[in-house]
Amino acid sequence: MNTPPVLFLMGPTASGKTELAAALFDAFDVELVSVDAAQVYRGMDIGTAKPAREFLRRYPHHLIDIRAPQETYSAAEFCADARALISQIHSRGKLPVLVGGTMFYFNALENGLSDLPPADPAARAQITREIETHGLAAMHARLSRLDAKLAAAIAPSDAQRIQRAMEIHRATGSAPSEVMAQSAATPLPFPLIKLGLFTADRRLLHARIETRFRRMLEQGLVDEVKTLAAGLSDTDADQQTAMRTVGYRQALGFLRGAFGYDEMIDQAIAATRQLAKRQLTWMRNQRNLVWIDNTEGVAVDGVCLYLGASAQS
RNA sequence: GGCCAGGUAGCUCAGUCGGUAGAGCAGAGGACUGAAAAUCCUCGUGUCGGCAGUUCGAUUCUGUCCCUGGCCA
Repeated sequence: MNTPPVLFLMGPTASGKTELAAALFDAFDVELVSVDAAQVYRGMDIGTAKPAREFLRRYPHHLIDIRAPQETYSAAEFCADARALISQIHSRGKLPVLVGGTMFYFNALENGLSDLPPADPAARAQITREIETHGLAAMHARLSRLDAKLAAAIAPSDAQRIQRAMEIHRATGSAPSEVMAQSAATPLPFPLIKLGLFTADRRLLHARIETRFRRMLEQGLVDEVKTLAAGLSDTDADQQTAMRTVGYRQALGFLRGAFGYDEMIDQAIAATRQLAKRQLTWMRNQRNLVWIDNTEGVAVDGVCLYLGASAQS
């Protein structure tokens, strides 16, 4: 009669999520599901801080290495995949632990997404061309005429959201906000336990980010990106999502001569800090998030005690 | 040691024909419905190198000292 729970384990990049997930795997009967938009890509290992192969053999994660770098993945695909996995894991009598740092995926999974048309590369290319000829302001003005409500919520400078709104309109023939209103999102029908890793002093996280990026360079990040770029056309590299990833984008810029080595390092570290900040903004908006300070390492015993207690009740 | 160019926000620099100053980057906060490690919004007081002089008033002009870089010895 009790609906089985789902555990969310979230945290900014470099906050120690993987270690805690492993500890939970050892302590409880769980399966791990990665919530990471970058680790879905095969061949993107060093720069995404993907756990090593041996580690993954011992601590298997669903939804890692499920896409080629030329391919796209999306929040909607993640929701479908994750919901299917949660059912399977529950049917095996285990606790699904969703661990990662892609907060938009967590949010989409918890609250659901409206039934909207998927991305359409041809439509996007067409809209991009129209923006290039007529300008972004004109496109935003056009959206205002089609959907005043949505246009008011999108900054006139936000090309990506304007494009998505126009894409929905082209596919449905209706105002996007109407389509959303008519297909209400369905929240995840399980009780959630939400753990959030953080460091009380942000400077510590910044230091960890810098150390980790320099270690990625030692491990051969630039070569990894060189190999990836060799397998992609320039169009792919510029337009597909994989190469927009923090670290990869800067390394690619370095390989193309856009800036020097030291500048790449500074930019990549800064981009990682900015990513962590955005992740923390999402986390502050979470309801019922249990914050776990990882300043001196995670108090794993305490977390297990807490989880044991909440499993009882 | 001499000459030249600099010393202005955490960094790179602009500027003030004398009325105490502003960009980019960094940083902080925020938004977020199929690209989300994406995309976008908001936020700028700092002995204008130190001291002295001129002036109603100096970051700005003058002198001097200190520091940095370059050239010459």
